[in-house]
Amino acid sequence: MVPAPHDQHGDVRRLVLDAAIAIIESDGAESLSMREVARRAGVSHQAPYHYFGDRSGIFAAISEEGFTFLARAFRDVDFSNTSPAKAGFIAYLSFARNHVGHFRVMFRQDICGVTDNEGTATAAESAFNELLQMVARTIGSSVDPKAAHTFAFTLWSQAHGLATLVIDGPLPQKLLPGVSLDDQIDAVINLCSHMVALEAAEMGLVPSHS
Amino acid sequence: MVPAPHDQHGDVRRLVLDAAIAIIESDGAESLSMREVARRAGVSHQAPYHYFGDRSGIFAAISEEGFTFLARAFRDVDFSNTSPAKAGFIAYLSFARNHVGHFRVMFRQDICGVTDNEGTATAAESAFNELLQMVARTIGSSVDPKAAHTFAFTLWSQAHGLATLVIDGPLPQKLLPGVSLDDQIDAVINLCSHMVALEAAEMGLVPSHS
DNA sequence: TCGTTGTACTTGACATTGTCAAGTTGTACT
DNA sequence: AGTACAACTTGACAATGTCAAGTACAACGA
Repeated sequence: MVPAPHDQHGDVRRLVLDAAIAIIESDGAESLSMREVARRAGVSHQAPYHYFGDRSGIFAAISEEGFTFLARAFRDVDFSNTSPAKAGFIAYLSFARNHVGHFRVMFRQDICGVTDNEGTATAAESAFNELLQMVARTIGSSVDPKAAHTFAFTLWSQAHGLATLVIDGPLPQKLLPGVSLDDQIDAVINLCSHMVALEAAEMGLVPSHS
Repeated sequence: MVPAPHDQHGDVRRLVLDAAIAIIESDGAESLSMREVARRAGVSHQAPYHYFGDRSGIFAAISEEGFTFLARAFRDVDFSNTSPAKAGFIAYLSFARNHVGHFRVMFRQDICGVTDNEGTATAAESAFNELLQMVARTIGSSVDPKAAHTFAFTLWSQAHGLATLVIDGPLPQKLLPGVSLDDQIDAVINLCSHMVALEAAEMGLVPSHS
């Protein structure tokens, strides 16, 4: 094949990345093959290597982008209408469901070590910091960092568990008849948020209640 | 190679399965290669195919075993010392951490459809039923099934999210200095259990409290 | 005892994969 | 004009998943 004249000013990197994300979204991360990515991006089988080094490099890049998106999603949450916790759950779930390709990769350090890639690490760091800020909104910023961390891990676990069970897990197949997936997700989020609110209230940290 | 006389009465299937689990445990599911499995089990590269059909067949078998173990772990929980919810969290986490190889596969229907394999489906079903029983212990069995289901999904999400973040996720790298992973897991479990207890109490379903 | 059938494997072959090595093309700067 | 470098390319190779076709042995009916 003749080396194609740069598709719109050489954003081959972007083409490759999008092809990879699309494959992961439809077939899962395991079935991502470098050659298929190249084929879909319309480049030679070695072009992806030029930009990403190897297979795990492409995962790291997707992961980095995912954490960047997630941090922004957290930052852009509108807290005016709901509790911070509920808003956070909704943001996490909609991020996961709208960026399945990214989500499937971000939390898998078996295939792309967060530690390996510097950019990925800092992106993950900033997403985690946004999470901590959200926690501060929920339980106040005066509690000691240990408790805040535990609270953050807990919220994260709740949201993350729900998201993974929905996306890759068997949850959609365990629905009661007559209950849609969206309804069920909403119900779980409401219950989680309510439990968090009860906890925060008991900690005496909710101004509108004491 | 001469066809070896049956290693102790031909449990080659077991050898293959254990080799596969060991590989998944140490290197993750993606890096499981049928030929490496065969090599470790000391059989030809086609023997695994005889028992499991193909790569996803081996994942399905591991998944089935995992759900069977999980159901048993739920069934064997000792509820005498702690709340049902906390006991359940502890059981789930210790199952996940003690059977990483199984856990990494069970909830990934992208690599082994729970629906594809009949045995896997029924094993998963029975584990889910045990979970529902645990829910009944927590919030009583008189609430309507819809609410019970939502409660089950919520507990499952909490436990599952924590487990995945611990095993494959970046949680262990986000620990505060001076806090061990085990301590942090305990703290999250305690917080979750407490929140669940508050919720149950508010629902007016805890006898020892009203 | 002989043939058949079935299971539990085996070796052989092939297309596809990840990745190394070595071009080739164009652009930028000296 | 010459040099350097980025952005690709084609070519090769070992390893992989899987199909196809054996081979050994045990069980069973004639």
